[in-house]
Amino acid sequence: MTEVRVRFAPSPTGHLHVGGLRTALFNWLFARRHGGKFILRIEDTDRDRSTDAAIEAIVNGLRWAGLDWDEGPHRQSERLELYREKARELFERGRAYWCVCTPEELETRRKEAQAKGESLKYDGRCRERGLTAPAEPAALRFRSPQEGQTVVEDLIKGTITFDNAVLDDLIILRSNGYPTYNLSVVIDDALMGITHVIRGDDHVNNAPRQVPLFEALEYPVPKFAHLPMILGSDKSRLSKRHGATSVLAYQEMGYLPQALVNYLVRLGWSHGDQEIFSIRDMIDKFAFDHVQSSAAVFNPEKLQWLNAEYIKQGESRRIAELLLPFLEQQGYDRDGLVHPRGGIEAVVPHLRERAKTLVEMADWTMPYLTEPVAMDEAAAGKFLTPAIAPSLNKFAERVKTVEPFTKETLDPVLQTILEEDHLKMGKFAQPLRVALTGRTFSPGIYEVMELLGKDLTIKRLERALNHIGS
RNA sequence: GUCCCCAUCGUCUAGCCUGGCCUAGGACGCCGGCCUUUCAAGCCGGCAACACGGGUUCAAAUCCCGUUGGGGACGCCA
Repeated sequence: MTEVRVRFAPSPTGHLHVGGLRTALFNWLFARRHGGKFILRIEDTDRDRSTDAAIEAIVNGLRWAGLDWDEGPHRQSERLELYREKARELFERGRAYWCVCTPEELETRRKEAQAKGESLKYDGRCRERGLTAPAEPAALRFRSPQEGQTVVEDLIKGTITFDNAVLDDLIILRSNGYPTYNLSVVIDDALMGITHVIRGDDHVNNAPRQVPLFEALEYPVPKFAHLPMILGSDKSRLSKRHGATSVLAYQEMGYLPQALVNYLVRLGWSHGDQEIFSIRDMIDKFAFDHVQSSAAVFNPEKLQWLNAEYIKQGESRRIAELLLPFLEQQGYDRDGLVHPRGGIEAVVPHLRERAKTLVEMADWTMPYLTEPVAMDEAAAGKFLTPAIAPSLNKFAERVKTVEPFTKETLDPVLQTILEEDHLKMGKFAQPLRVALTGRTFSPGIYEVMELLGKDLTIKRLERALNHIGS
């Protein structure tokens, strides 16, 4: 059996979006599953729209997601001579012809056809003109077969049959000398030894156009697998108006790469009822027979749930590392003012159960890492009242002698105050919480105090008392 | 308009190929309860789907045909 070779071939015209990442992921999984090669190829034959920044964004996005490639990135713009040579070959063999219709003329004719409700395909008026060396700007068109059928055996959708009569004579070389997608993709897939073309559903109609090109060039035809589209909530193609579509945006919103990857792999693929997959799991279990053939709606809530799961399950140390940039973004200074007992890592276990994203988690972590802490005035108004001040004050005083400063030693002190002042835990814990963290929600109150340590606990209690007094 | 693809809870899906085990399972979300020092988490429970119509068959979510609906493509973009 020959080695599996697949590729992800994005055009560098913008950021890497979730649909692209999923295509890359499925290719990568298939390669890893079969011990094959995953190749990254940049399809930048449109020199007007391709940018280096976009290439960098794609590369960074894939790296962030943990997808590594075995070859590339190859850039088609560096292989232009190759495509021109092959195009020339097709012309010499009568499989291609020069077309002098201008883009404007073509556009006009398309509009007319549309208005009349006719087929939009090229009318073939240059097909039999036999132009050999046109003086005016000319594009080279592939002479597509017009009779019979082209059958594509798709690994996901099964047999797809097309009447060749609907095939366009597609342009393979632009009048500026640059190849078009359909030519370069066929040549590269063949020369790079691609065995399986795994790409989005939006390419199914390209398959019957490319198959004859493979054949005309005397290349073996690869196998095809067309992945279902990812749709927005209104079932139209996923776009910006449905919310974030770029991988970078999810990174910035505090999603773990593993969570996004896990979400994406389940969008169109399943393995029984399993929802959570380690990378190892995905590689071991991935197969096309359980790839869905219908489109899927992107569901941000489920992604968020998965993200929370990964935050909960992740190693504290790793979560702390991932969290750091988000903390810094919120003003935390590494050499900062407060050193929590045990560092960020010590705080992580107490917040990981609650956080849905790293952004949220960073925000909740701040009270343990910075001083002074921001006070939520609404919370202060509600809980830091003159009525509770005496109890708070009593607690602040008594806590000064507590040693060591742990739940076990703090609990009796607090319980005694509850008894003396006829308070329920709930009535006292909330004001205490607001005093210590500046907000109404936090980990358990004893955990909060342990995290802060005695000095900071007292300092914040005193500040809260001042706040009430003023 | 033409061509291609698709169709199970709101969403992701299992089941479909190899009809009966399906009074259709799981997950997210939603609703309710429990737990509780807050917010979460967790646990328990609930709502909720085989698009429609014909066939085939003793039997259809599963096979066939049609209808409807949705998506995609129709570029000197990829």
